[in-house]
Amino acid sequence: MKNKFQEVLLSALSEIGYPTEKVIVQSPKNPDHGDFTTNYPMINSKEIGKSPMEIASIIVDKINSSGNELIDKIDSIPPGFINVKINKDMLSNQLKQIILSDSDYGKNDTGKNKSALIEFVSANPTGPLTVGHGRNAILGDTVCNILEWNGFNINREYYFNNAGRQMRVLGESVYVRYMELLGENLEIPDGGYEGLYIKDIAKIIFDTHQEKFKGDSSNKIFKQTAEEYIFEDIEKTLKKIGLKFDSFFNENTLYDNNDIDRTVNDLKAKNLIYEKDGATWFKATAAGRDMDRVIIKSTGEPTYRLPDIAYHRDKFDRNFDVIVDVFGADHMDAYPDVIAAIKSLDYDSDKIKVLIHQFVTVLKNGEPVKMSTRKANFISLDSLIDEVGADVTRFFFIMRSMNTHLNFDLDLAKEQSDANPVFYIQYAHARCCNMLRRFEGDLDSIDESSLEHLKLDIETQLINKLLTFSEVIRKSSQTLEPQNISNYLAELSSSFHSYYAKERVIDSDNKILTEARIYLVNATRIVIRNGLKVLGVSAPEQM
RNA sequence: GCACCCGUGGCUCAACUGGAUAGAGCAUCUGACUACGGAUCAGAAGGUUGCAGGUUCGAAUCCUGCCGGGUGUACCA
Repeated sequence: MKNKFQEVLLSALSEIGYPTEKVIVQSPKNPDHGDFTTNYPMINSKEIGKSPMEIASIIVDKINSSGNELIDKIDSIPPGFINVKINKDMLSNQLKQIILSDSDYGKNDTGKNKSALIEFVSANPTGPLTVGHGRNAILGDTVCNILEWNGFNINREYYFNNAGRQMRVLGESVYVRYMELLGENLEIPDGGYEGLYIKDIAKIIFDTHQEKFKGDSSNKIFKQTAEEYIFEDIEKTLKKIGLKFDSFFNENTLYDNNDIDRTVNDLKAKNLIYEKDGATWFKATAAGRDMDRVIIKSTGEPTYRLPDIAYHRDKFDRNFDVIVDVFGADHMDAYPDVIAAIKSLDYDSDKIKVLIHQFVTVLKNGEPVKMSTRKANFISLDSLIDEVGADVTRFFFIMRSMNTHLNFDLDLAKEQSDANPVFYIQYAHARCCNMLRRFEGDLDSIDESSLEHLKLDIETQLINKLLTFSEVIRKSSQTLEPQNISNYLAELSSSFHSYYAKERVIDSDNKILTEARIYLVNATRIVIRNGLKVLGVSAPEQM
């Protein structure tokens, strides 16, 4: 609908001879300002060389004189807005699109034949996922859903490293617990892992092998068993929130297929590598960064930046059109170096979108809990899901902008769950379903001409809201900010609840009005359900 | 010190990416079901958007400088 008005506006502009580059049409938050509004006169005033109000009235006159059936009323308002009311019949007619498209309503094909790789979670298998990982996981997954609704082919990828120092320490920690089971008390190594799950892993090894590995602290069985056990645990948790990865990328493969060496050589060929103090440096300053970085230590071991560069290169070589990285704020400093390197290697770094989310501060008894996987004082994502449920968990993490430092009060989480907006939205959906159940006619045979009875302001506002859904989806594919969708759904639900309380829908004395309104309710149901689907939240028919 | 993020009613957060009277939810107060589910609705109260300048028709949003909080700033990942 907005597009249609935009077309009318554009053709009017070109007839007058005004520039058509800067045209913004918005849905005003204040319904008194009409169905759509544009600030065109103000932002183009300088270029045209006339006052905004002058421009506005010229445009309004032009559109009025062309007598378009789409427009009911168009006005110029100081300091230079143009407000439009759409013909109500045209508006209510659009509901048909929603009903017809049904579960596809809101989808578009801007990403058709394009593929996107989204890397997220990427936690190394050193322990269960924390609440912090949860934010990353749900943000990433929702971004995937959004892109899918915009027609992209999505690959969800989990990158991990099972070779580093952390993993070695993990294995050693398991060994200590294993020895404990054999009656020997050893010290947990410096920086070792203290979580209870380490004991579980040790128990598994003990149960199957008894004392076979006594004294054999470096045996790879400790690390390997731990990795398998932890990954199983992680996948179980991810499954609980409905998340499934398409691929797991092991950092090791970059070494096995020589991508690491190849990357160093190619950077060298670009004259971006030099040796200093026995280490190998990447000349990041040449790419606009403020300092050079070591990529191979004097010990011969690469720093994490090198495999990261090689990994991103691999992503490009797999020919994705869009590459999204979802990182916590701790990667703030690292990724620009990676992008600088990628750019230097002649890849189109604009394809990469990096989403940085701030950390989650967990409050327990009003005190922040300092989370550390090693120290095992983290709050696991798994226990959070068990406590508040998958829907609330998902919704909670995307309803806020990723830029906020999220405070998660554990004690409040449970209490608040009754007042959580997710229930508000789900209830609106359940309400729609309930009304459709109560409706005694046949949904499919509603005469669409009855829609012209939807004349109340509150109805056109609801219809307008429903029709902006596809636009919300489209826009979120650009911003990659899922909270736009949850905000939208909360607003839509509010409009609906309000309508419900004010107007009787099912009225046996007025069959035709009932049909029109039930049609509207059905459309509302579809939009809410689709919106929740994008967020990965269930849309119950009863609660 | 430097880089990035944040600062919005008592609390947790929005604000269509520069638009019109800064909006919700919790908490507080007042109302609303013998008709579609009260997990709801209608209303009240609560604000100098951290502070000070600047940019322009217009700023919570952009720029500069302070103040306060977070994260990072390794030949750790």
